Amino acid sequence: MTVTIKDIASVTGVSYSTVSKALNDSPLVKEVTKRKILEVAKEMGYEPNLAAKQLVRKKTEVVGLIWPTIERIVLATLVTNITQAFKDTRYSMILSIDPMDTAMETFRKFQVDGMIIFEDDHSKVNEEITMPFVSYGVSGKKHANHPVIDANHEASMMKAVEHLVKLGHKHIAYAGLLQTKDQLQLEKYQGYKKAMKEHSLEPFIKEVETEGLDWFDGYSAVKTLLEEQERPTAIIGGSYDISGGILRALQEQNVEVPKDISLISYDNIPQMANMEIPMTCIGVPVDVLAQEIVESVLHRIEAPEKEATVKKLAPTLVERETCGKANR
Amino acid sequence: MTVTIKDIASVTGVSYSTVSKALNDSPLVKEVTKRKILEVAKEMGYEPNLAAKQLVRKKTEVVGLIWPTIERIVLATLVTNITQAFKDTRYSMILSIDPMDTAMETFRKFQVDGMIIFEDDHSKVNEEITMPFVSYGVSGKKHANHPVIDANHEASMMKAVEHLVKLGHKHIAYAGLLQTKDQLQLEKYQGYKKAMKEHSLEPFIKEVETEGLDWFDGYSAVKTLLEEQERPTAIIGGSYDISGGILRALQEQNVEVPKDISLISYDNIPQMANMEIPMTCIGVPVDVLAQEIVESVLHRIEAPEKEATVKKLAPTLVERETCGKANR
DNA sequence: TTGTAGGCGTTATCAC
DNA sequence: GTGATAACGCCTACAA
Repeated sequence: MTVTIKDIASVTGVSYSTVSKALNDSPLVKEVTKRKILEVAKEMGYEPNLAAKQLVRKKTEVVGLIWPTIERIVLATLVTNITQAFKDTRYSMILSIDPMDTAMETFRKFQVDGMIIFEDDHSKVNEEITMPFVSYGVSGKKHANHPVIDANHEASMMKAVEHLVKLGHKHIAYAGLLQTKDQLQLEKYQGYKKAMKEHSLEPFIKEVETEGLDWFDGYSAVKTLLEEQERPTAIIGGSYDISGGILRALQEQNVEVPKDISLISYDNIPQMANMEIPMTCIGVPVDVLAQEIVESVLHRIEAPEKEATVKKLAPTLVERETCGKANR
Repeated sequence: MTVTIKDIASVTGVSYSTVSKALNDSPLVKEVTKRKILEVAKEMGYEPNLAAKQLVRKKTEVVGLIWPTIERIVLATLVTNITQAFKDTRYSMILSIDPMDTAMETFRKFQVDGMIIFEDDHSKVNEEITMPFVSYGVSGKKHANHPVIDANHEASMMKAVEHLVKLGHKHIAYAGLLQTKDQLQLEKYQGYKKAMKEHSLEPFIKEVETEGLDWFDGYSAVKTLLEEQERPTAIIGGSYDISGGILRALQEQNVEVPKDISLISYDNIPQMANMEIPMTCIGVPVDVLAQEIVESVLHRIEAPEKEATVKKLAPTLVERETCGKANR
C-alpha cells in the first residue's frame, strides 16, 4: 500500500491535518514539528496523491502542451526546456503531439489548468477557447485574445547582419525560405533585407533560396550558390537544420569556414556548439524562451482576466567559431 | 460549475448511485433508466471527474510513454498511432520526451498504471522497475523480465530481397548503417545478407554504407555509389529517411525509378505513399505495431504476474511504384 | 431494480 | 499550534 498522510501522522504521533499543513509548509505549525514530519515523510517515501489533492482543490496544476508538428529539432529542445522550467513551479506539464482538436480533447479530459500551443498556422488557433492558454510563435495577427510569446525575428536578422558588417563583410547572403506564407520566415527575411538596406548593402538573394527548412534545403541551396561566379563572404542560415546543411556543403567543396566564408545561423540552441564547427548563432536563447512561455501560462492561469499581450523577445548573439573577418 | 452525477440524478429523478451505475453501463440498471440517464448526461455535457474516479478506483487508467529521442519521424508516426490505439480502450496516454529517469519521475507523480518505453539502448532499461511496462525495439537480450514488442527486422529484409529476386533482380544493394552496435540495424543487415546467400547472390556492400539513418546519409551514399562502374539494379533503403535521400540522389543523377533502378524501403508507414514516387516498402505496418504495443501494456497492467515475452512481429510488404522488373 | 452509506487521500474551516 | 471534521466526485457493498 502506498503511504498517506495518515500513515505519517500515526508514525509522528500528530493528527493528519497537522501533517497536511506541515507538508504544505503552513506557518501554522511549529518548526520542530514540521521538520520532523517532513523527515518522516521522506523516510517513508511519501508521495502526495494528486487525485485527492485536485479533487478538493479543483485544480490540477497541470498544463498541457500541444505540439502537432514534431519535426523541428529546435522545438524539441524548446519542449525539453519548458519541461525544465516547470520544475521550478508547482505545475507539471503533459505533452501531446496530436492535432489541436484531439489534443484539446485529451487535455479537457485530464482537466488541465491551462495550455501551451505550438502551431504556426495561426488560423487554426481558435480564439474561442475558454481555457487559459498561450501560443508560441503565432504572432501573425497583431491583436490576440490570448498571450503570444514570440521571438523578434526581424531584430535577430538585423543583429546578425550587423555583426557581419562589423567584421567587414559586404557580401552577405541569406539562406532561407523566401516564398512562403509562413509569417515567421518572412519576418526573418524582412529583417535581413532591412538591415542590408540600412548599411547600404546589396542583398544576395536569388541563389540561396531554400525550398524548406531542412538540412537538405541548406545543403543544396549552397551547392547551387557555389556554382555561381560571385560568392558571398558570409552566409546567414535561416534555421539550425539549414545551417547544418550549409556547413556540410561548404566543407564538401573545400570552402573553409570561417576563412573563406563566414556562417551564422538562426536559432539559439545549445546544439549549435556541437556542430562540426561550433556555430555562431542568433536568436532568443531557448531557455529564456521556455522561461517566458511558462511564466506566461502560469500568469494567465492565475490571473485570467488580465489583458493578453503579444510579447516579442529580444535575440542574443552567441559568438563561436564560424564567423571571421571578411577577406574582401 | 461543472456537472456531476448528482446533477444528473436530480434532473432524471433517480439517486446518484443509479446514475453512477448507468454511466458505467452496469447490468444492474433497467435499460430504460440507463438510456434516459445517458441521454441527460450527454445533454448536460457531463464529463466524468478523473480525479474522483481514480481516488476510489486506485487506478489512473493512464499509461506513460517515454520517448527520449524525438528525431525519427517513424517513431513520431508510431506515437500518433499509439495514441489512436488507446482511443479504443478506457486508457489514456501521456507522453514524455525527457530522459528515462526524469520521465519516470513525472509518471510516478502522475501515478500512471503502466509505461511504454522507446529506448534503443537496452542497458538503460532498468529491469528493476516495479511498474508494469513494455519496451519497443529493445530485444537485444533474449530474455527480458518485461514484454518487448519488436519488428522482425531480419524477416523484413529477407522478404524485401525475395520480392526483388522475383522481379528478376540479381544486383541488389542495401543502403544502411553497417558498422554500429545498434542491434536493430545489424539485424536488418543480417537479414539482407542471409537472403542474398540463400539466393546465391553476391551482396553489394561496400559502396552503400551510410553514416547514419538520416536523409543525407542515403543521399550521399547513393551519390558515391553512382560513381562506381557497376550499378545495382535495385536498392534496399534501410530507413524512411535514408530512402528519401536515395530517391533524391537518384533523381538528381537522372536515374529513373524504377526503370533503371528499383527501390524498396524499410519502414512501413503511410508517409511512404506521399514521396515523390510512392515508395514500395517493407516492415511491420505502424498501426499494427501500435496495436500490439498497446495491447501488450494493458495486458501487462491487468495481469502483471504473467510471464514476459519478446514478441517479434512479422513484416508486410506494400507494393507501390518504386519497384519494377530487373533490366539485366 | 433502485437507494443508502461509507470511504478513497487531501485540503480547509473550525474549534480547542 | 494542533486536532476534529466536513467537503471534493465517484464507486461499491449492502440494504430496501
